[in-house]
Amino acid sequence: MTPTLRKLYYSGADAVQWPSVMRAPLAGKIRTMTRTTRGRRRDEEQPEGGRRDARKQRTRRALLDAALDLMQGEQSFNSISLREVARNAGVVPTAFYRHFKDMDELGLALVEEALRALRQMMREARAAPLPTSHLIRRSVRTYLRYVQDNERYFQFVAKERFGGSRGIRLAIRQGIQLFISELSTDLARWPFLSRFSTEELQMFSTMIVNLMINITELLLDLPYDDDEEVEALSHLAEQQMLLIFLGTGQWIPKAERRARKEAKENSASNG
Amino acid sequence: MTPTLRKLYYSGADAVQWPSVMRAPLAGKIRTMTRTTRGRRRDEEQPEGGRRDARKQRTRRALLDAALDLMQGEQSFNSISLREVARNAGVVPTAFYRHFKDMDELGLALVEEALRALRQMMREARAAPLPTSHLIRRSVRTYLRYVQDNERYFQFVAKERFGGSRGIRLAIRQGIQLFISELSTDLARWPFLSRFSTEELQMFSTMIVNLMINITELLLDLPYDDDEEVEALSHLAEQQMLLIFLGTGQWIPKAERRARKEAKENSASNG
DNA sequence: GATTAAAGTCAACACCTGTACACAAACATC
DNA sequence: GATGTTTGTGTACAGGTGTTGACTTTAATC
Repeated sequence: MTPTLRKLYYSGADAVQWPSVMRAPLAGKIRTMTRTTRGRRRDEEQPEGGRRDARKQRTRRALLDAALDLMQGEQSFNSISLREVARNAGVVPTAFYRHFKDMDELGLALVEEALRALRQMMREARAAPLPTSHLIRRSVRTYLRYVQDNERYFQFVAKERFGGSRGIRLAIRQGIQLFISELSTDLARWPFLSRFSTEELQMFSTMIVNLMINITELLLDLPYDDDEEVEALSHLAEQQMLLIFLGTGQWIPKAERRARKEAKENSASNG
Repeated sequence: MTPTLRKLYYSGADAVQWPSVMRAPLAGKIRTMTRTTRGRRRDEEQPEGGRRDARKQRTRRALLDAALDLMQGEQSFNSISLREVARNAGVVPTAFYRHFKDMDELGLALVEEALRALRQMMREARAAPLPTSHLIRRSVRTYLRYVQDNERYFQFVAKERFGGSRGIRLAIRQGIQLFISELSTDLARWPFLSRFSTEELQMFSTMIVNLMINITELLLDLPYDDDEEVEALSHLAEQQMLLIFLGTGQWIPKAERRARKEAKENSASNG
């Protein structure tokens, strides 16, 4: 193991900003622009809605929650019915249409919520840089904790990432891609990785994110919150991430590789 | 980069047996024991069925194919109906019950078929060891080719890995686990990796398989078979796999790590 | 060739689905 | 306080769903 990397892992490096990932409650409230039909647009300085809006937001939330709850079991999103959602939200089916024109629209709203939560988590992590010891260990655990706390959303995303409609799949993929990009710019500030091109950093980030996604999905499928199992998963994730960092330590940047090759050819023709 | 690993990647190593993955048509025919009600069990030396069995197998296959076809679009498995499957198979709904008691049973049959195909692929790959040059490159491409050729099955597995019922999910996970184990015993014969414990090898295999699964799922979601895109995906997979191997090159086996630690402590107390 | 079992058809059932429409209540605005 | 809009309710319809039981056809078995 490279000494620098060993130090990084066992004793920490300073001011690294990635996946520290503070615990944060879900964003929750969504501000939906109330469409007033006759251009009588609501004044923007008004502090967001009277009792009517409140009511609307409440049942909108109830619908979203109902959908999430229904997906906790065996069902996938497009196997749950509009009526089921309405019933579970304590509302008559036709009321659904006051909020979403489609089940698909509700699905997209859920994706947006879930991704918004993730992004916020990232942002907070970036704002409050890390205690520097046991960096990977802490990051992984805090993240998994977060997953457990927002299980329903992650469950939804996991199920719909490939099972959902094209629109939903694209939205999720886009969100993940954004996640990767942000991680990649963070990694760029890392001394060990500064020599790599953005392309290469992007690849590293992709691997790390994929790794965490895999772990996340395993976590979600644990029968009950078995602390021992969670511990094992954390450990696995740490190991895998370490392996990737070890790999980057040995990775020769593309530019350098080309340079070496040319040097070799020159020495060959000259010697 | 370790010289040995560079050699491995660019010029190949001999007699390595993993993911060479020959192209093979899907197993297809399934031998379903015909249940004769009155203990009049069919003689086993009879060479597998007369015209009646043939007919039965044909419509059984039609049902399975119908289900696969229906899942090519937006639908997930538990959003397609028994009637839909029957209709698509050119059969009246009640005929379905002559073959499966449930949609769930049909689902499990599909999982089994898909995994059987994968296993066969592995077996063939092991039987005919590889041309040794450009090992990773060839392996990845042959595999992705295979995925494209059996797209429907992979599509199904990808969608149901987390979206499906508990039984289906478990079956898939079990299959993947088996895949990982086999890869891990293959890796053990690899000179560079022989020093690692089975646990560690298992972890490496897990990462490699997960990587390939990720790539597979990306491949399946390409809008049309765009060769350029496929090429890009192949390249990505190769890079990622190389990175992992580079990581293993730097990984210090657990046993050794402990030994070093003790040595250090001894020298500290003695000096 | 008669008998028997299997594979597939047909009609019917009770239920659930998405959506359209007319209506009642709650609230915001003038 | 009258007016108009929004949010939610009730009813209804046409169509899809899983499963039933009694039936025909087909092919194995004696």
